[in-house]
Amino acid sequence: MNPLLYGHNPDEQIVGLQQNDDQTVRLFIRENGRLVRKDDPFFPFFFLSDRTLLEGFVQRHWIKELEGNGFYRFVCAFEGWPPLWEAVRHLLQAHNRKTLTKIEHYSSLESIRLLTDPLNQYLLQSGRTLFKGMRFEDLTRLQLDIETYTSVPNSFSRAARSGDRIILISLSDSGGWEHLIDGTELTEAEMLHELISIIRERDPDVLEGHNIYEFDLPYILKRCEHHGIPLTIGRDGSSPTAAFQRGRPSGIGTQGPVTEVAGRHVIDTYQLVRSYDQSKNRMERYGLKYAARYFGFASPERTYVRPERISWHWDHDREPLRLYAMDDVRETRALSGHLGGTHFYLTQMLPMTLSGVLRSGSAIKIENMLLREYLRRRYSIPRPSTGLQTTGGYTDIFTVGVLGPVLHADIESLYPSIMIHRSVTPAGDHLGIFKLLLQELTSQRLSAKQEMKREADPGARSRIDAFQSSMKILINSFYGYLGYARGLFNDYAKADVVTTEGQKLLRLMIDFIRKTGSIIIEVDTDGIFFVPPKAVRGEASEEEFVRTISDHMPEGISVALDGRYRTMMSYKMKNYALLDYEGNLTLKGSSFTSRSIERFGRAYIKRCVLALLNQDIQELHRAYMETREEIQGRRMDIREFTRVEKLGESIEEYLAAVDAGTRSRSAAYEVGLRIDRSFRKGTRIVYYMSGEDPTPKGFRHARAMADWDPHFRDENIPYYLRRLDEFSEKFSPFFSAKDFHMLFTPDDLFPFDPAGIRILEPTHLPVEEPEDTESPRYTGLKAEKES
DNA sequence: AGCTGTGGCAGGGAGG
DNA sequence: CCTCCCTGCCAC
Repeated sequence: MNPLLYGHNPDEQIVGLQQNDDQTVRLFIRENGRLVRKDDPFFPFFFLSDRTLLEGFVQRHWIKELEGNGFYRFVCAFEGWPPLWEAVRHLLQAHNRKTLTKIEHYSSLESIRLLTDPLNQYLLQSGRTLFKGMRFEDLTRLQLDIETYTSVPNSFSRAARSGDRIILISLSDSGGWEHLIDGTELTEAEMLHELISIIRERDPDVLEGHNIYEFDLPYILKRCEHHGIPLTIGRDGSSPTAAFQRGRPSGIGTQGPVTEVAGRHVIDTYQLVRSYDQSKNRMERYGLKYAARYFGFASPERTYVRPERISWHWDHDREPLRLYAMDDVRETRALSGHLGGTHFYLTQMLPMTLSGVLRSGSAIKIENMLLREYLRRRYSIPRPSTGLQTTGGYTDIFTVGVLGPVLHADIESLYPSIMIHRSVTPAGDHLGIFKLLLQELTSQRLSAKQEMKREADPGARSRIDAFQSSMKILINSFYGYLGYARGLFNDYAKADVVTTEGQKLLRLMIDFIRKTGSIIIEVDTDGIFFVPPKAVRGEASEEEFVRTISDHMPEGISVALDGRYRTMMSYKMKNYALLDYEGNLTLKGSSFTSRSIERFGRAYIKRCVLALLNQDIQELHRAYMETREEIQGRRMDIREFTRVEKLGESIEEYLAAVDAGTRSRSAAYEVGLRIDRSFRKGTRIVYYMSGEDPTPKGFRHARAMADWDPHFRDENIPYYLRRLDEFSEKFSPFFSAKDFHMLFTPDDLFPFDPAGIRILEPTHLPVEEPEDTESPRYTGLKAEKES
């Protein structure tokens, strides 16, 4: 094991951590199947740029001057958190700041680098990592789900409402054990006591549940409070505590407090699912039932009970409810088993807890690895630089139309390859850790992939796959870290070096492919879609052709065949459709797949694209006519019309921006204001357009889906017909004006006749000469990034 | 307070 | 009508 990744003490299998007090941390270590406890001294610390700032401050603390010439040249260690906060207050005065309202604000002082999460800080300084040498299966994971009863018909159950209570608690664990605590024979207080004793007895390392952060644990906590029962499920017998949720401000994370249980890890599979989908954006919802079906875990015999029917079932027919509750935990177990592996294996090498790994982004992970090594070598660290990144990937489109056969060739691991082969490393990284890490992770990933090829056992294969894909996530984030404004080791100039080198390589590849007589369709960052020359047909020949391309690339850069397609529809940059040889359709780009397109629009576009790729003219017109009639006849479900938008700003920010005139009113926020004036950042708003104006002012005519009344339908038919025409407009580049009009206009006296309607030949767009590369092109005013 | 990057398209509001 | 500006979402 490389200490750079795994820290010291190679044999230690730590499965849990708990902060005892301000000065010690307790470790839970697996030794020959037994759980051993060990207490370790703990010194809270921060980095400081100038030690004179602490002069005159009398408290027992250690200031160590670090080697090197970075900005944070001192590390100050304290006997506990109170003296650390004392020192922070002292520094605050040195900066002439008086307000002490929010301690976290202090981390923004430029002279001090503060890390506020105690357990992660402990891992950073100790060089320890969790779960070392373990397999994901070695953890004991306990799944938990509660069903609750509401005294108010057709409403959600609330823990605080009298009469509402827990009626079932279903439990399972990763070993296959299953159990139901049934409220039929037990009072709620007895149920809670049984839950506590079961958790203590089975002593799981991980507590799992779907939406457990937002619902199950808070609800259980509330009910425990009500009965005066301490929820002593921590490994030290303590109750859960609230920690702060880390997440992106744009709202992938909820902002509420997260529950932490001493010595264990609490994992919300809802978060697992959401973070899985974040890079893919394939899922419609993140609910348990949908996710289970999406991943293929839902058993065909699974019992479904609609949430609003739970209380009815409890009163009249309990057996389905019991089955339903057990199916819930089984699906939760399947989800976490499937998605938890990558995070588990990352935790083995990062100085972070499992929930820390889950909650943080990849830049933080890279920074923590760098920090740990700098701390271990007693070397000072730089401060984030301010500046401007000016370049990104090269994107261009050369051909619009329907054509094939099409190949997609891409440069493998473009940015990591450039960073390794051209030794692009941040200027502040005097010790060269960035490159060492990148190389180590890359070589571990490659050997894992080799091992996977040899492995026959499916269980072992998926384990290795989880391991190598967690490496991939980290490796691909190294480039992003260079341009990360808050990164201690960021370097905008080097980020530009990576992207401009990437652009050069892509142009080199374009030139070569063009010279072979191929038709280049579109390129994006590291890949090219093209029609190969006539002589290249069939998979073997295509593979060979791509090998030739790869051979013509510089040392260390290799090109692979990423996909082969029967037909491609090229529409705009980053917007295209592919039909493979099995008949599978892939739609890419915000013009076709965006969530901001109503569901009926997405279905319509998909149907039309498929018809176009299959050259089915009649079907194109049929799709138009049928959709049109369904809208006009008010036969569509309201969900076909709703738009879901995520609110990126809080209510205060939005209103302030509107007042200041820097942003205009928008439908989603106005609907949000109407239904709930206290919406949080990241809230999803579901709304539709009402009225009869084909061009309504969205912010005035938008209505929340919750206000929809199926008996008095008021969806704006002229507006949605206009939307239909806007979607149809996407197909205009592929037809003559006359043909297009015939296709996407309702039949008049004469029936529609597909004969004579032709898909246009592809259009080859003029190749733009590269502009003067000496002077970088600025596309407007771009603010300098500051930490 | 919490946060990987740039590039491109769509849609809506505001103002000409 | 158009253009400008913005936000949201998507590709990589």
